[in-house]
Amino acid sequence: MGRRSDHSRPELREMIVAEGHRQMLEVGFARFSAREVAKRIGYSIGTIYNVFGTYEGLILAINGRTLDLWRDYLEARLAGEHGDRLKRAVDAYFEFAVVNRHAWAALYDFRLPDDMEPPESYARQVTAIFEIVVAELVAVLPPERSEEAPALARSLLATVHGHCFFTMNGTFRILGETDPLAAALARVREAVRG
Amino acid sequence: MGRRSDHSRPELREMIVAEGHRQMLEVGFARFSAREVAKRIGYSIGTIYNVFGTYEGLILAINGRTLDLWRDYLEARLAGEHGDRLKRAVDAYFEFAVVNRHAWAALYDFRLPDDMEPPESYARQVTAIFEIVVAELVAVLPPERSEEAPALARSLLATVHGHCFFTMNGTFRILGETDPLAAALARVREAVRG
DNA sequence: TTTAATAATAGACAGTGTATAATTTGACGC
DNA sequence: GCGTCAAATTATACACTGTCTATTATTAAA
Repeated sequence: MGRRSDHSRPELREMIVAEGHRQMLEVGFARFSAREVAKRIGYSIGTIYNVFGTYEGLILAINGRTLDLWRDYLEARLAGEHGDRLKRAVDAYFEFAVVNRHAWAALYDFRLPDDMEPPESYARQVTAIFEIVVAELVAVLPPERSEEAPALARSLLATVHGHCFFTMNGTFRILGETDPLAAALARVREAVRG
Repeated sequence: MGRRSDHSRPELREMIVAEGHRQMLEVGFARFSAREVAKRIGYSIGTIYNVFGTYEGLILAINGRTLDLWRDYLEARLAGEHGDRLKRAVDAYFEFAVVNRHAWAALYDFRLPDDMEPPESYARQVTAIFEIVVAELVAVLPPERSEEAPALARSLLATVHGHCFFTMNGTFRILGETDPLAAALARVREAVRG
């Protein structure tokens, strides 16, 4: 039908990502379908292909949206907390994964082909979450250990992620872990203690 | 063509899992195809469906094979090591993931539908790896902390997994981590120190 | 009003997992 | 050896998928 006057390109892109993210939340990565996204916003599959080029491009955009929401969620949950901010951060990490189960899982279910690397925008979105953790660690570490913060943030993100992942994918249920949040927090505290 | 005299049911199952695992190693979960497995062993797709019931059943069998090989690898790498066995264990965890990149990733790329749970055989295969870690921790913890070993093993498996996962999926490259193995080992040592 | 460029689509292609009906095969009793 | 019966295997159809190209519809510019 050609150009629709009320949908300039950036707005169309936004429509697709919004609907795609909604569908990722509902059905998850394995059952996600670009065609279904197109159908729901009243466009044909070809349009999505025109805008994002490939399936990978679409998924990266949707996962990027999830990362943005995650960062926002972490910031919101930390705002105004003056007590145990590290605990609050770990809690928020888990909470987001639980509430956004499928979209969160899609961040890790999707892997780029071996020869591709993620666009710079995606790297920035990951880094934004990382920076939040760095800031929290700087606030809690003694000044003479400030330069440890970035390396520690990377390691503790991985640590908390591992606990969250095993919670979400059922590994901890198999192994009989009943309080993964406490376990993750214990590892965080040890590392900060040094 | 009917029954083939040289392929009783268990042997056919083994053929399919072996070829499926080979293909998982080569192309990974996203490009894995049950039809291609059937073609390569000279059977039709229907046969695979008859033996495994569903796609999920086939993938679970293949991932179970990967878990068995992982356990064997860990045991082999620990055998005869009388020095720093914890370091050796963490090394072996990473090594297996690197060498069996795609098959290892498939363990986590694949998620059962929300309403299904893994068969007991799969749970046992996961537990077998867990038990290796428990034994190593018991050996290194003071006797009065022995009963901590299972909980600590769960948490440290998650910790090492998180570091390994971020290494394999590119997150650590984005964040500039250059020695994830050392970071993982540092977390392990802190936790053992208590 | 014609022209050029852009936006969007329709349709084809080669795949996929799933499912069922039909066929081939092997083993057993006679 | 022959016919029977059940098990093993396949052929085929279905409704999907992501990808891609040629075509059409629409808008803006000349």
